[in-house]
Amino acid sequence: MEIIHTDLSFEVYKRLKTMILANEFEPGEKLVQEQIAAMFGVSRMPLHKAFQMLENEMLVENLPRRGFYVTEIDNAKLLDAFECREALEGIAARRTTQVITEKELDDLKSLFKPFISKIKIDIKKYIEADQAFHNSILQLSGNQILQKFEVVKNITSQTYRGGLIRQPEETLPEHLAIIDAISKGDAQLAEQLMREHSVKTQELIREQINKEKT
Amino acid sequence: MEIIHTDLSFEVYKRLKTMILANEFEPGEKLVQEQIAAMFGVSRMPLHKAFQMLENEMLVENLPRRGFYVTEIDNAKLLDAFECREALEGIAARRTTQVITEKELDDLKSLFKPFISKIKIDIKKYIEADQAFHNSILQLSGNQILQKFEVVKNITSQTYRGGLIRQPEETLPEHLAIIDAISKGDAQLAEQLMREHSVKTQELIREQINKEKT
DNA sequence: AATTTGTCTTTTGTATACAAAAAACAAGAA
DNA sequence: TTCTTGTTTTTTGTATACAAAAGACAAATT
Repeated sequence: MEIIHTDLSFEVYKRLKTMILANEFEPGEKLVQEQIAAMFGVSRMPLHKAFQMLENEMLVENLPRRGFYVTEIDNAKLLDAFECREALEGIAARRTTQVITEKELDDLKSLFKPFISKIKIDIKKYIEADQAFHNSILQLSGNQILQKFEVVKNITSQTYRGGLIRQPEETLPEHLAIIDAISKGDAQLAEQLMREHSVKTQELIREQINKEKT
Repeated sequence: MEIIHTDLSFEVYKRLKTMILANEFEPGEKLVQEQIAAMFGVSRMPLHKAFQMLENEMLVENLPRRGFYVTEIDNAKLLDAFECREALEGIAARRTTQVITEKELDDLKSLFKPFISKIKIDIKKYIEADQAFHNSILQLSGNQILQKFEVVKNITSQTYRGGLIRQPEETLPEHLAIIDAISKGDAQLAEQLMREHSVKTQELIREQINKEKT
């Protein structure tokens, strides 16, 4: 019965991360250390540590001697992150195919079961399943270094704010096809399908960006 | 004429990184904050910040309340890093092909010019060119997020310690083929060749690992 | 001799203080 | 009115102090 105790700095990090991802700060907003520290009732040391963790995840940026700012995500950075995600999720799918257990495969399959053959899909729940699916692939791959790329997830998750970029009618079959390739043990196909899945999202984002420009 | 001034913590980070990459600490060695701080004549705050930067790059690990340790890189982690590198350098090569200028292309080509048609290649210089090539592709791609993945470089560079895994006679033609694909503007081919280049290295590392096991 | 408990020392996490740099504001000059 | 200079205030970077936790060592128990 182990007692779990975390550092104060980690608690601060989690709180700030939640607030940032919930848009409680404006993009580009300056996070004044003294103010945030006073707000949380802590000294600047654990806060500074938390800021560094968030900086590592690209949720904040540090300008030396000028402070920390909430990261502004422009379209270029968003596309960069999706491009990286395409590559990394591709190899994650490939590796997962090679190492997955029966149990893990069943869990993966169950993620989208509630949505199959449904006339109307609950978008909120589908988003959860979508995220759980992508997170699972990364975890199941067992690649230790991949776990470092929280930054890619942070940036690409910004796109959920406006709801889904592509509708479940479009992405669900793709998810299922990826799972099918994994089920068949076809690592190359799993990688290819996972990447195509990401490429289509990128293309749609690019279209939306071009539309906003005109 | 801008005056460049960096924080003390950044200087500490650079020094420690150099020392770690030069093997001045043992893998798994504990880096006692009070001792290192005294050694550098600084207080623990900038040192702690430097440690966090190094932790982000996976050069050190932090066990909460127990201190920082030099990262031990086992074979699994090494292969994980190469796998990620394969994916990321693949898309970097693809993007670079799409955005590279004539000037940049010439610079890239000049990297390996000193080694073409040479009977005997200076290994030390070839390693430098090899590293410069891979770094250039990442930089030239312009992908902002890719610049965050110093961690992959840190871990895979460990393999240079025993000299080159694969000899120039083998890798030079591969490098040149990648540059040729970039020159021709064939992004898909550039990505494919770059990935195959990495896959071959991974396979050789796996063989060496299996040999050590017997 | 091996294990457990208690005590002391060292290290880490956090708070506070101080110095340096940046930002904001006011006053003076053009 | 705008720009420049000087002063004050605020913020950030770093050093120091203190508390909590971990590690090392010694003594007691089995």
